[in-house]
Amino acid sequence: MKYWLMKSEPDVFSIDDLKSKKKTSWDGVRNYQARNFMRDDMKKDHLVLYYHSNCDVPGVYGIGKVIKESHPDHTQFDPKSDYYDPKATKEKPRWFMVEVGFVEKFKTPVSLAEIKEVKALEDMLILRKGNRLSITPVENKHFEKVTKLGNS
DNA sequence: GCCAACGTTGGC
DNA sequence: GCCAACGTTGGC
Repeated sequence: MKYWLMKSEPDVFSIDDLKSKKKTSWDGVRNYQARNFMRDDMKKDHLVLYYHSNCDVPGVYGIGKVIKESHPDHTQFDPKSDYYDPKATKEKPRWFMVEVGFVEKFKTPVSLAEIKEVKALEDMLILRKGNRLSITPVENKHFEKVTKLGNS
């Protein structure tokens, strides 16, 4: 079992959106490192810390799960999409996505400020200086700690 | 292959 | 709105 952290802006797609729609295609990722994680490493049933960025209280708001593994991101072929990539072809797609399902919303969100205070979480990748990656792997112990905090 | 210019992310 | 820290682009 592997664990991940995925960022989303609540204005765009929040944990409540995920809860009501049950699942979502993680399209629009246009960063090669994040793409590689989705394309190569994220497998069915891997659990995901659902992180909200660019908002009043950034932090982990719940848990998701990979329900469909890597497949081409359709928005790259759509000239009307913000994520259109003229260099991508159906034969040679450049961007991939996974599908993420809803698992739970935390009773108490685990804010970034709190993550910074908790000793056991001090080496989470999210805390690395200048980390802007929208998808990062999460260690087992970190996942457990965050979910414990979120449900307490 | 280098690197300056530019665009984006995301916390504050 | 500011700005640090990236990643990408494109001329050379």
